[in-house]
Amino acid sequence: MATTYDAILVRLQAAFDEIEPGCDPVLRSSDRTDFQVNGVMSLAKRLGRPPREVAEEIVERLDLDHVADVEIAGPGFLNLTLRPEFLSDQVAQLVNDERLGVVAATTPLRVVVDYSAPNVAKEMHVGHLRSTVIGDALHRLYRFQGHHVIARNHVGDWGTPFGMLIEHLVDMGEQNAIETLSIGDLDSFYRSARAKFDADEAFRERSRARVVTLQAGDPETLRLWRILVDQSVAYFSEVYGKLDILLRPIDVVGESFYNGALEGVVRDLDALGLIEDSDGAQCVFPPGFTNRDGEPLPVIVQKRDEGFGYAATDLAAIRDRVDTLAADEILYVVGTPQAQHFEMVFAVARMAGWLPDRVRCEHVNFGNVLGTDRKMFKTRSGETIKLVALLDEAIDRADAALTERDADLDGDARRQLATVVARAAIKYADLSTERQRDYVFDLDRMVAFEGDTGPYLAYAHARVRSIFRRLDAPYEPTRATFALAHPAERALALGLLGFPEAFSGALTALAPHRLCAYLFDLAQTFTSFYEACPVLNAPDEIREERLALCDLTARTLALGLELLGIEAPERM
RNA sequence: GCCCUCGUAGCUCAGCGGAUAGAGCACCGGCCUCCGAAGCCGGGGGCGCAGGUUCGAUUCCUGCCGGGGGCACCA
Repeated sequence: MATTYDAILVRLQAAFDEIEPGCDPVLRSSDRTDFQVNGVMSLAKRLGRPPREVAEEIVERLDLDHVADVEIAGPGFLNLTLRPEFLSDQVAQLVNDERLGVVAATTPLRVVVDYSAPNVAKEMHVGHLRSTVIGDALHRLYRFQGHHVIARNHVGDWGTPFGMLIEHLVDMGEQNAIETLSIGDLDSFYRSARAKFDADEAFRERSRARVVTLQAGDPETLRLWRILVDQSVAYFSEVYGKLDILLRPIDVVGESFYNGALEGVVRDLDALGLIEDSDGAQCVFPPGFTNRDGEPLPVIVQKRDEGFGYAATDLAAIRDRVDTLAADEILYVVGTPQAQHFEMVFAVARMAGWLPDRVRCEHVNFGNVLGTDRKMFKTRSGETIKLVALLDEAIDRADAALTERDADLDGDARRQLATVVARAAIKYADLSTERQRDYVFDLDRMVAFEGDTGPYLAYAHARVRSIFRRLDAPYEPTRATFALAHPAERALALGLLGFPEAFSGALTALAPHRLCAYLFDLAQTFTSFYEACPVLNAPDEIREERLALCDLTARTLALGLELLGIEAPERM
């Protein structure tokens, strides 16, 4: 089905095209009526004619019979009020549409979403939260649009720290180390390795030597390294499971994966004449980047000591994603501080011809997580906060809140529900603010069941679903006409019809918060309807109609939340 | 110093060049013999400052003030 918005836009466009082809009507939803058209004024300006005169001309050419009533308002706005028969028809189409109006992509794209990226042998902490949650939402949005998503978890599994980590593993004994790591105690493992490295010269020497054997591909060293990686990935999977994140072990393609391609990166850049030697380092200087002294800023592909920097790895990854994975789009869900790095790496990849113009490559950046003191979110003692600790804390609070509200829930079911609510709370709080801004992590606020929160939305859904449990027979949506006589019914219908635009708005702008805002608005529109319009006690004809609206609301909330990675329980 | 970002109500945030700048929290006032009050209805309060472009600027541009980030071998 064509979305309501599109159906109107097509007709508007036809009328505008007759006056000036390609002119954007600027159709927007309106707070004073259903839709407003803002494009007349700028068109009139270009034509050098009075706006209202142009508006009249457009209205004459506009075919909105049985779709909307048009009124010229103010300096030249067109206010559109949808006709009841059109609304009825549109809602009826929604009833039979599992996708709730979202049209699947006609040409599926191959989209690489690079997100989460924790470090091997290191705890996942709040710093990984946003990448993980935002990346997962984008993953789901693209997937639902019908694209082929290739998730990539670019874990930090290589580099100098691994000499130290492997030596520590040797010291502990493999079994002992595996036990420590398998219970997820990555922090203490890393910390003790670090402590030894800082304190013990002999250990330092061994660590340095171990890095060399690791890079040389010594089988025994690689075996030990593999233990660290496997244990860590198993642990990450647990955390993802706890957070309900789509990433699987198979999506883990860490830095080490590209080791074999790094020399080729340098060689090929050199062959293209892009490499310059600068203080012994092999660099590319993409135009337009300067350092603090106004000198050209390099992308260091190979360091003076012949090691490879992460720029080399990122370039190798781009080549792999374009050439092997045949990506049409590559998204890096990584924090804003990396902005310049990615700009420069993308620039080099474009210069080298590795990243053709047809491939959209974007740094999906995001702001920091702050504490309520507006500083980087840390514990009081200044340590980073473990992701699992954060989630557990949220679960405890949700559990307490549920206990207070519903004493009937038994322990296990309540704990299970608390987990769902906690995930909803944390994810929604993260996703509902504009991605690029810093946001304040306030557990009290996000776990609250009141206001613009995940739990509120989950509750709104559960509340709608509760209506259907009171029915004698399973509900079958069959409704074909909608009178929408009550203003609250009409408002709800209009809200439901807005889902496809909210979805595509969130997707094209890579802005999950737009979908959040839509869902919250819909939930409020529903509860207003629910207060004003009895459903089960209404006369048959109206009751059927209202039940259909309730069903659509529940489906929209559930689908919208699912696309954000949030589960909507049947009851709570 | 250069570059990038952000500055909207007491607090946390929306606002895609359009009409009277919206929510949530907090605060005040109403609403449960009736489908889940985790709710609904109503109220007070705001675009950092100064210019510019435009028929129209919270939105685009410039400068200033204030916060955050980046600026060569860690990733």
